[in-house]
This record gives sequence, C-alpha cells and structure tokens, in this order.
Amino acid sequence: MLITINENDPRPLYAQLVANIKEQVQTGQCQPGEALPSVREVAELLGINLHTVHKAYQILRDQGVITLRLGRGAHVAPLRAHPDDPAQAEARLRDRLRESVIEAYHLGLSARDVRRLMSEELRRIETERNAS
Amino acid sequence: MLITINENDPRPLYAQLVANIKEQVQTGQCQPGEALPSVREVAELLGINLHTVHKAYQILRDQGVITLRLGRGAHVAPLRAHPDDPAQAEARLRDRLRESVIEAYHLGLSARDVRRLMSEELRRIETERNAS
Amino acid sequence: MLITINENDPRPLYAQLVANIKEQVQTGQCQPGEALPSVREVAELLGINLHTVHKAYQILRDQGVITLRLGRGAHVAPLRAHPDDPAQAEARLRDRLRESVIEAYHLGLSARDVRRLMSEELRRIETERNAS
Amino acid sequence: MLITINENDPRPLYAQLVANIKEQVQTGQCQPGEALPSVREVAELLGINLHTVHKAYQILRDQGVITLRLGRGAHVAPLRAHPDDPAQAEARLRDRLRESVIEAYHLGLSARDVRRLMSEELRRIETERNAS
DNA sequence: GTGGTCTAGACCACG
DNA sequence: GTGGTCTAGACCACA
Repeated sequence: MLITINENDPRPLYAQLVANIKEQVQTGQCQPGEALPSVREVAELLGINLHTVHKAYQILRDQGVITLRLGRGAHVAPLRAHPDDPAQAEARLRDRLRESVIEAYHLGLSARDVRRLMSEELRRIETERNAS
Repeated sequence: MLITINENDPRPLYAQLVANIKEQVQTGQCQPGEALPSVREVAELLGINLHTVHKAYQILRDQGVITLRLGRGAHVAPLRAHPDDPAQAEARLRDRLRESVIEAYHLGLSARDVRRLMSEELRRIETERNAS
Repeated sequence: MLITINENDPRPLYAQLVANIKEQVQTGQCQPGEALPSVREVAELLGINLHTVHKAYQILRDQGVITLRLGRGAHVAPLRAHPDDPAQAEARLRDRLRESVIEAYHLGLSARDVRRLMSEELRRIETERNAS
Repeated sequence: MLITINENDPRPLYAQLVANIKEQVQTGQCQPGEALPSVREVAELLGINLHTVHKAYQILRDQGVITLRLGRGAHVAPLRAHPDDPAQAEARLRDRLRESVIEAYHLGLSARDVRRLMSEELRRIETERNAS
C-alpha cells in the first residue's frame, strides 16, 4: 500500500491521508484484512509529523474504514455492504451532490455535463475495482 | 432574499453565506440585477459581524456571482452560460464527484443509489428554477 | 460628446467619467475649446448623482484636461505638447509600465506579447486621432 | 526576502504588499518553493496589523503567486509559463496599456517616449531576473 | 446610506 | 510555531 500526499492540494495533510486511503480501499487497491503501514512508517516515508498520521488513522477508525489494535497495527476493515442507517446515508450524499450541482452551474456547466462526468466517475471506479 | 446560517454546520460562517447565496442565485430565487441586502443588514439580521458578511460578499464577487460597488450595494450578476475554461471546470467538478462517489461507497450506498440521488437533485434544481 | 459609464466596470463612477473623457479628448473625439455637457446634463443622462459628475469635472480641471468657468460651463483645454516636468512625467509613466509588465508576466504573457499589445494600442490611438 | 510599504503610496497597504511581493517573485528575487516570512513576522516587521498581511497573502494565493498551508506557512508558487486563458489575459493587459498610453499623452509624452520607456522596463526586469 | 480598509485582540485547527 | 475565523469598533471614500 502506497500512501501519498500532494503539495499542491489545499487540504490539510491529515485530510489528504484520509481521502487517499479511503480511495485505495474503495477501488480495491488494498483488500479487507490487509495491514496498513504503521503510523511511524508513513510519517517517515512522507516526511511529515507523527501525529498528523495518527490523526488520519483515528478518523479512518472512527469511520469504520480501518481497525486499530494496540500492538498489532492498522488493518483494512471489511467494506460496508449496506448503510447502517440508509436514510441518513442518503441525506448526507444528497447534500454533497446538491452542492456539487450548484457549483457546476456556477462554473457554467450544464446538467448534461454533470450527468456525463458522474457516469464517467462511477464507471472508472468500478473498472479499477474489477481490475484489482 | 432570505439568507440563513446554521449553527451546526461545520463550515465557517462566511462559507455558509457563500453557499447559501450561490444556491439562491442558481435556483432562481433571486434574479440577475436584483439587489442583495447590504452587508450591514445581513450582519444585523443574522447577529454576526460585519466583516464576516463582507468576506462572503467579496468571495462571491471574485467568483463572478455578484457585483459590489462602492456606495451602491451588491447586485446579482448575470449567470455564466458557458465555462471560461471548460477543461478546468470539468476537472474541478470531476474531483468533487469522485470524492462523493468514494464517500457514497464507504457509507454503504451503491452506484445505483448515487445515480438515483443525482438525478433527483438535478431535477429538483431545474424545477425550482422554472417555478420562479 | 457622449459620456458613458459601464455597469460592469469595477472602478467608481467618478473615475470612469474621468477616464472616459480623457480618452475622448486624447483620441480627438472632442477638440480643444469644445464645450462639454453641463454637470447637470451628464448626471441626468446617466442617472447618477450630481456631485459624482462634479467630482469628475474637478479632477479633470486639476489635471489640466478641461477648463471650468463660473457660468460658462466646461471646455476642453488645449493638449499639452510637452511635459511641464519631463523627468517627473517619465517617472510616473515608468511606474505604471513597470506594474503592467509585472502583471503581464504573472498572467503568463511574455515580453513579446507585451511589446505587441503596446504597439497595437499606440497605433490604435494614432489612427483614431487621425480619423477625427 | 524584504517586504516594504510606503506611507505616501495612495494604494491600500494590502495592495502594496501584493504588488511588492509579485514584483520580487517576478524579478527572481525569490525562487519558487522558497518560504515567505510568516504573516506574523511581516506584520511585526512593518508595524502593521496581522489581518492586513493576511489579506495580502490570501490575494496572492488566489492569484496563484504563493501557496498557503495551515500550520506550514507560505511558499512561492511556480511561475505560470502560459496564460490559462490567453484571450482574457491579453484583454486585461490591453486595457492597462490603453490607460497608460492615454495618461502618457495627457502628461505631454509622445508615442516615442512610451515606446522607449516600455523597452527600458522590459529590459530592466529581464536583467534583474537573469542576475539572480 | 453604501462598500472598503485598518486596528486590536480572542480563539481554533494544523503540524 | 503556522494560517484561519470571528468579533468589535474606528475611519474613509463613494453616491
């Protein structure tokens, strides 16, 4: 598992780590049960602070993406097949999508553009997952 | 035009104002050329500081959503029909959608759910706009 | 003489008036000695405040572009053939050009672009002047 | 990196800071990747308020001149090699140059003077950049 | 009345 | 330590 950060990304480092790992888990680049590198390894490899990595791992644990056990490191948790609370999950995503659509329109893009780009993204993630 | 903020929203106040106003402009709840309430009015109405509102208005001006003129207040700018830089606009939206899809999967939602919710949102905004 | 303002111009109204009139004088669209419309006429025509126009006229008088005489209105002053203080005039222009060059580079334009655009502008004004 | 402000300059402080830093970046007095002094340092050094400096840094970030990262300070961004939107970039510069030419004529300078001063400025910046 | 700038000082989040 | 947000209040420039 190769965790990376991007100097030009405006998000804080810990948020980049979280997003990066979630994406890799989701696209199947790392499998449930697989071990993640230790906090110390990641920090050294990326040349960042230990507690920045620690914070990212804690967030991932809180979101159920990984498991952390004392002395045994971090492991990828099994993927959620169904939402714990479907209504809440949908509401959250709905808000995100609503914001995205507003932004798209302000950028001058059309509903058609949005639909096309979303289809592309959905397809891309599916194929990445199947390839791995 | 009714601008609101939400105590529980994790975003900073100025960002909430920006999002709120962009949404109202986009859904047609206020028309191009229409005057927005003055910085002072909004600040008083919401019980927040002048500068917080001012910052939001400046951002909206920078993004081309409103015009601000010394001594003459704020007005809704005409909507962008086409992106200034289509490739860049698409890239930005693509990143947002990609993040949303990853999040959706981690919430336990399916590609089908995502598609359905997106269609609903696109339709909702269109109808709001046509209604006004 | 037709004085105009532009809603989308970020400059304050009085500054637009000043720039507009200076340009017309310079390009020969109005000749030395010619009468300018009265403060009141301009204000009514453009639907702006009397003292906004008044301020613009005062500035133009201070800069020697027009003459204002009580009861006789405003008239275009003769063009300056040579700078009153050549060193100071050059220094002022130099600062402006320096700023423009810095901006050009930050916009991603080259020295060549700057030269080309400057030549075009110089030529454009000459031809406009000769045409009138 | 030495940032300065000028009491007699009619521009607001934050705008002076922006122009000053852009010039230094452009003339190569500071290299891409190089760290800028922190907001607090600049504020203390110049005896002005934190927010004034902060605003300048934000503008520079929005214009792509520097990068700002929470907890990690400000750094010079890579220079733009080509305009994102060439037509728009040229239009902006053209307006600036047009204004400058009008001003030059009103100062009593000739087209020849303008050409000469512009050449000098272009050359000056090139040599400064090559020297560093 | 309007927006724009500057100051002063508090508090938070990130690394 | 860093940047980021919010408040409070003063003062200026424009219309």
